[in-house]
Amino acid sequence: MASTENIFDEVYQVVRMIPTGRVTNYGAIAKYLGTNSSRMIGWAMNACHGIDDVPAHRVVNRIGVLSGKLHFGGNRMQELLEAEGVKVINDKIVDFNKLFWDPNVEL
DNA sequence: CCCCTGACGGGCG
DNA sequence: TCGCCCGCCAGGG
Repeated sequence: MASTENIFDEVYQVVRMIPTGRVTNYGAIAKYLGTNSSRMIGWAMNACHGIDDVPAHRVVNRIGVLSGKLHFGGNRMQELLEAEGVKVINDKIVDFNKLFWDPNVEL
């Protein structure tokens, strides 16, 4: 505890709170956790494989592009988002500014 | 111990 | 608005 694993848990905790059909970016989560390193968020997400409770497909980069879709395998990430009502065109979320969920504001 | 990489973001021209 | 560069934190070679 009180180690890097704490970061993973905090990231997963926030991601789990993302409402269905909503998305957020790495920077918002990083800021919410009190860090300036958005890379660490992506790094933590890389370790979320195997954890079904973490809807990592709802986490994209600042421009709404499914940057982590390659880690899901094929268009798995896009299908998961579309299944929730999120339209994705060319690996990019449509109306990202509207679907954006900021933990610093909503939480 | 040094260098590179990574599911990123923000600032500057 | 687009492109380039730097900063951030940790792990691996």
